[in-house]
Amino acid sequence: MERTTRQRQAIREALQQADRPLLASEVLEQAKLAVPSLGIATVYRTLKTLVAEESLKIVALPGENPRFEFAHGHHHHFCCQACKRVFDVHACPGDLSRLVPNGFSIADHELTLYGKCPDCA
Amino acid sequence: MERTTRQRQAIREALQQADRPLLASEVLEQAKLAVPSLGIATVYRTLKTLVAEESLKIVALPGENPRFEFAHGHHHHFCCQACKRVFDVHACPGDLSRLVPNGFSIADHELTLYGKCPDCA
DNA sequence: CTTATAATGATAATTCATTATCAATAAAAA
DNA sequence: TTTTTATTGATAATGAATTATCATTATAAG
Repeated sequence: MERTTRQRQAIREALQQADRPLLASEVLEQAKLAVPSLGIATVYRTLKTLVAEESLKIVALPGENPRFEFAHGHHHHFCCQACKRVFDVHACPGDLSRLVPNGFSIADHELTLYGKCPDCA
Repeated sequence: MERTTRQRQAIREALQQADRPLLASEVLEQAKLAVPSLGIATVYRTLKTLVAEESLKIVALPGENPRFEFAHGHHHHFCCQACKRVFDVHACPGDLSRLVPNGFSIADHELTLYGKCPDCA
């Protein structure tokens, strides 16, 4: 009912070694380095399973396809406007309740920073 | 080459009176109150024109269809987890350069707050 | 090793928002 | 009012990501 395959290992490792959220296409590209025959269907199947078991989180940036990363603590994202890669940002602006009018209660927030990454600066 | 129609007026007014970003479907729904025969094709056509002339801005929240609002100054958004409506937040956390490692430069940011709006609290 | 069957991969099918089509309608110039 | 043609609306078509299909392959139990 659940077998360990080279494909699944390659997909897991692609995500773990990236340490940034990856598009399905990026996962395919990376994992293909280990298993060249890998197909996109298997990538989607595996991502779906990992999301269902809550091992992966979906990072959905405005206007872009979903990215995937292994779940870890609260953090934000930096999107490089040049290379379009998305990096994790482990700092957080903290309490933002001061920003909203009375009557609104804040349960969570998402922050996306845009600019140039070190490689593209 | 450019005619004033009841449909376009209704679409503009729906967006102006909402004072929050609306989905294409919400624009249709609202504008239909003024012009019941209004079709979705006209909504998309008009939105496209208004975006092209930079009267409207697209608000793209993670994992959701684009919303539209008349362009105005830098601001953020609050998404009610209950009613799913999106509200404008006119305050801003300000400089966030302290959040990123050296080498990253921030040009812009987007912040989305999640919680309950006054109607749903 | 053999067997049962879960998993794979090529690709067809699906989904769904958005766009194109085109006959009918209506704005605004004459 | 009449005429010209931009606009509309019903709906067919499109596009792109994701999912289903199914014959083939390969894991791992026996």
